[in-house]
Amino acid sequence: MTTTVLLVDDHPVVRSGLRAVLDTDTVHVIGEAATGEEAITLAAHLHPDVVLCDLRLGAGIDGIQTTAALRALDPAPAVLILTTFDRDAEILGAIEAGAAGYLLKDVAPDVIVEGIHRAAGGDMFLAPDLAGRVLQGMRNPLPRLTDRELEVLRLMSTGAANKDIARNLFVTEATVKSHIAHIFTKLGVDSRSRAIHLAQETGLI
Amino acid sequence: MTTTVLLVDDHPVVRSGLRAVLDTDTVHVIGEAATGEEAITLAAHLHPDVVLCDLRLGAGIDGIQTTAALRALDPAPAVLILTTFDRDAEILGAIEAGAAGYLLKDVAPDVIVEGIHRAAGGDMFLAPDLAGRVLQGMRNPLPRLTDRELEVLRLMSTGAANKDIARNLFVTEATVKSHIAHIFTKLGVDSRSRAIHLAQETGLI
DNA sequence: CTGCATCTCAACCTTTTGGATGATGCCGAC
DNA sequence: GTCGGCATCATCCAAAAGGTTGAGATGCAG
Repeated sequence: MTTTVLLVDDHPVVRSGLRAVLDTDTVHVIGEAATGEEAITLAAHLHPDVVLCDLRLGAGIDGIQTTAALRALDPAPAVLILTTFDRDAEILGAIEAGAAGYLLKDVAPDVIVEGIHRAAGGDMFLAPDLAGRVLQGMRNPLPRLTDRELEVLRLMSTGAANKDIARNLFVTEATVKSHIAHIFTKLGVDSRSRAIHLAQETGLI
Repeated sequence: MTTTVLLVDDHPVVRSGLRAVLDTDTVHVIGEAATGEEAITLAAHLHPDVVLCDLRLGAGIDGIQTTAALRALDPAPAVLILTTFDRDAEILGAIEAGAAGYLLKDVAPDVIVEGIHRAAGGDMFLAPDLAGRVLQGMRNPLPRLTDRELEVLRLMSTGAANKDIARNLFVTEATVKSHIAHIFTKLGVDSRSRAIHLAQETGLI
């Protein structure tokens, strides 16, 4: 029995590659989308068994939002994330959004095929080298930053000084320092550069 | 007349996609390599007209080093960089290393084909949206950091404090501060976070 | 030989950052 | 209605970072 697949990637070349590699007797590519929005429309019409989705989709909604929207369809396709990046927050985010699996783009084609079948069958499928990291990440979850704190963290990561951040958010420097103190405690660091580094490593920003 | 091409990319899927998209009556893909080392060996034997090369090649040498090595061959193939990233320092670096062009992976397939023919003909070929940036970058060249300064900058960007950097490099904190002061003047910034941000944006690190 | 760049270090001073503690007002959950 | 989380602000203090100046050692290129 063949599994129907919808490809979602903003790079035409990658879509062609996936189509060439996947379209076999057990997998049938029934559509391609370049954006998340397009993917949702197409999935609603084509009812693929599996959607193979990149996380980075250029402009527009990202892969995680796309995943959530796809999973809200009826019938909902299984969503398999295929991406170049392996940042913790994104993997966890994708899984929270209902993804059935997460693969890195440097895997061999047959691993992707296997993942597609597993996902179609209702299984979870994580690239082996990611599985451990994900469990680790679930045991040591990144502390939840509030929206405001994230905003401050993002400004901080552009090199803004407390004064700049304060001006930008229309608050006093004291407030900024208060937010930053909270961020540091939650992240377990004691300097802005470490916070920035950690946030970038884990995909927090 | 058909142009012969060697593909270099660490992702099997992308190689398949490129092959599917490029292999036409005017372009003939005569080989694929997953690493820079492999690319150099293959190019030396196959004598392709053009090498289409990703910048990020996983482990091993990167695209810029590969380009330099390829251009040292006799006969030297034209090297066309095809990558996802558009960081200034890398574009300039690739061109310095002798690349005939620089394309972003999200372009349409026929642009790639056009680029290949132009490169084979000895032309330079830059994605239109990059051309302006490159000229800009040549007019405002990033100041040259010394090796030591780069080393300090890299450590700084991991969140290391001056003390940590000093320990790591076996020098005193005074020396580190001296290097950092130089880095700041050269980059035109006045805080480590701004330096880090700038360095990351321009691909300096 | 003599600049020139680089790396190294030091002392001095100012500004920024970070830590501790606490207060206020708001809102939503129980 | 009260409790807890959040955002706001404040003060005080200590540590880190940044700016300035200068200086010794090295090594290379003209």
